[in-house]
Amino acid sequence: MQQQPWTRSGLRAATLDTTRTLLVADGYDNLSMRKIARRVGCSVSSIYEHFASKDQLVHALIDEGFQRWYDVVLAASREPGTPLQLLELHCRRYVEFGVANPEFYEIMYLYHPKSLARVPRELFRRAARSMDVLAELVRQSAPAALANPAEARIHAHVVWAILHGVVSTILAARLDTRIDQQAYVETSIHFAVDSIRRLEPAGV
Amino acid sequence: MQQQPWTRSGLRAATLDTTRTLLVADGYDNLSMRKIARRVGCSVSSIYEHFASKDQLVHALIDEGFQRWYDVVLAASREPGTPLQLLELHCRRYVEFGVANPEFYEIMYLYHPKSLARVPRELFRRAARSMDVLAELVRQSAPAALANPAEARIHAHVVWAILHGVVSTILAARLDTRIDQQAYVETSIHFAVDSIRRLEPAGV
Amino acid sequence: MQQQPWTRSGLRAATLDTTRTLLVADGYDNLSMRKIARRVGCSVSSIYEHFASKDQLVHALIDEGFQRWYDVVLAASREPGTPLQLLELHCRRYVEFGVANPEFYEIMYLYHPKSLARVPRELFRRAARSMDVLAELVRQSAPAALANPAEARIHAHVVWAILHGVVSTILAARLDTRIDQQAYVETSIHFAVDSIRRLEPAGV
Amino acid sequence: MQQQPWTRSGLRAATLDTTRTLLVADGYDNLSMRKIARRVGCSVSSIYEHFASKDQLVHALIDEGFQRWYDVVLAASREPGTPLQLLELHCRRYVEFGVANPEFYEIMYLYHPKSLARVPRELFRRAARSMDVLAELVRQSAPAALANPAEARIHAHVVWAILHGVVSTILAARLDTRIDQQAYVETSIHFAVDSIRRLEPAGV
DNA sequence: GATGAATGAGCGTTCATTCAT
DNA sequence: AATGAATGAACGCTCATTCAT
Repeated sequence: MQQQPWTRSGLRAATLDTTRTLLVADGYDNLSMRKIARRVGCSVSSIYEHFASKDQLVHALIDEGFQRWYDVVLAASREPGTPLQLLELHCRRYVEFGVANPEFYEIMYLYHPKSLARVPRELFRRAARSMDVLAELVRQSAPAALANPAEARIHAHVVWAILHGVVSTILAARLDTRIDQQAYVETSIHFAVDSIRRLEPAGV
Repeated sequence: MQQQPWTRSGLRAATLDTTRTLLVADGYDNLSMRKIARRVGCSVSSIYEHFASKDQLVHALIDEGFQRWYDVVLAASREPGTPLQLLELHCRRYVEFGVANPEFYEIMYLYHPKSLARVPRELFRRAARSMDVLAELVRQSAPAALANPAEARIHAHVVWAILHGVVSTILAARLDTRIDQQAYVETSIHFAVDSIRRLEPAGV
Repeated sequence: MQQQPWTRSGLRAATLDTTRTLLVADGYDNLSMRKIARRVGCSVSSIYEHFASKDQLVHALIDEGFQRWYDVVLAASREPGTPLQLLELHCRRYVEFGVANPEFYEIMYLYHPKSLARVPRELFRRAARSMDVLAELVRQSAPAALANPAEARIHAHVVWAILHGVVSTILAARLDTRIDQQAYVETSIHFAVDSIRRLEPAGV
Repeated sequence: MQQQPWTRSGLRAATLDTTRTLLVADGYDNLSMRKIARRVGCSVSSIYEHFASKDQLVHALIDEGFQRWYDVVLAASREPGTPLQLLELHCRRYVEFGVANPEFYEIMYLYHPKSLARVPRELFRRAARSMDVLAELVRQSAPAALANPAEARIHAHVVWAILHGVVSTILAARLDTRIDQQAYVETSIHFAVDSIRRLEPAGV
């Protein structure tokens, strides 16, 4: 059906690529090993050579997603700017990443816990790293107000809730069609950052 | 399996109840007519006596969800208070409703239209009513700043994004365990309401 | 759905009518009690008041078919004309009947014995009556040649084979589209009658 | 149920064989993948390994049937003899084939296109080949009378109607028990051939 | 005479997975 | 490293029929 475009077990990579494509096209529930194999152009069993199960395949994808996101996060955190500016950049990158990688976002953040088999602890640790960066940015943006680490964590999570709400609304195609998506995103980010910024004087 | 706990075709109600339960337990993707029937304690075909298809059964549930939520919305909107106070009440009720009714929330807001079978137009109209109430509350809370209806709509949706982010984070059990859920919810609502409040130049 | 257009259990007749319609529309295999009931506008159980089973319902229809065909046969046999002319008339009426009543023809002559439950002996006796008339016509058309009754029966059956072949080809929509149906029918009938006519001199 | 009598995926062949058997025994309408699998002694899904769907399985059978029949036709057309003798041979072989292969005959000629799933165009082309041979034989048997091709086609189809009527009467077990089947077949063939022979004015 | 509710068997089909080669 | 063949369980759904009312 298809020229095998991989060498030296690039089949593993090809499988991941195809799975990603199918995820965004059909959704997780309609993902099947057969479909993947057909699309990749190999037998189902061949996929099982590289991934012990469908779950493990998806976990590999989730892992890749969190890794990619962490790379974006790190890159953003190294840009020049005040903490508040970096926070804003982080927010913007988050929404961009989610909208640009719906297949990753879906399995990383949107799926029902019961659909995905128990995700290995290790995976979530990698997810937590990115969250820690956000928390640190929030803390730095309003140091006086957020002396209490617990409080800082909460504020970071609220920021994340906004971003997650925005991305998932867009991905689920639930955004009112009369609304301009870009304005919606910008306003949301402004809300988030401004809320943190305004924490400062209150602390004084 | 189970003593038939219904009379006079309370089977319809029993089916809806069981479906709700299974939705929370296993998620929409893992919902099956057979599972429902087994749990209800009747035959599969009996369920088809009351619902023409799995889709129709789920739609009935979605409909009930939006109806219940609209009832809550209406009740809240009739309480005494300034627009800002009502907005805050609305936000609080939203989160409460979502957390208390995960099964409704899941099919109402979490699923991608692709997964759910074509939802009848009428159902979405009912969903839109509740959103309209929120939009109106937002508009009233900052009338000077939100003279432009398009802008008001955006702000309403941003408020909704926050609430949706909060609820879905909680439901997906993705909330950092070190975080106090109640503080998280309160902080989010404060963020949301405060953002609208600060829009009003008159408030300065 | 439908104004009940029957009185005094004209429901029986309505059921038979509807079944006939559905047979021609969807074929025997797609005939279901539910569909019939829905179309008639009554409950499934109501039909079971009048027919003990689906088989019995179909048998009633078969019976009606054979009765109608016998009526046609009798009428034709009373027309004036030579035996050969009457034979030709019989042939023509047969094809007309089959083409005009595909639903009857289908269950009377076309269905696989295993599809229909054991058809009661009595039914077939009625079918045989019509065949007897044809046999008698054949015998009268070539009395000298067909002194042997067994031989006469065979010739009658061959005539019937031609007619049945013609009707079933037409009903199964298997007739080459380039062929004019009327010419096809006329030629066939001519074949059949002529074959019998030519038996005569050979017997001399 | 049964000792697996196949090796190296003779399962495909076994499935086709069993399907043929079941077609004779129960008819097309009562054919089910489950029945086939049970009879073959394998799982249902194993059959789906070899045939993408029930339709495709039946189509494979239809194809085989037309192919076999065409082989018979070709062989017959190469025998020595006058056109009329070849025509008679063709007729005899047709009836023999139909009676000897009821399962093929059923799906090839007895079912209404409505019942059978959309049969691929290619299949029907193969069916047409055999009909063309008959038409040509008819034309050659009475060249003077059948100068007009349209007329020749009609006569060929009438011959076919006779044969089809004979075969389907026998297969449907509708033949009067007092009738000798062989005499019935011979008489029919005589009718058919004689009708064509008599068309030739040169014969007078 | 008529109905609503219920059922068990069956349908075609898809799936993740295993295993011998 | 890769494959073809096989499987059992599950899916959504339809059916003829029964039975209490």
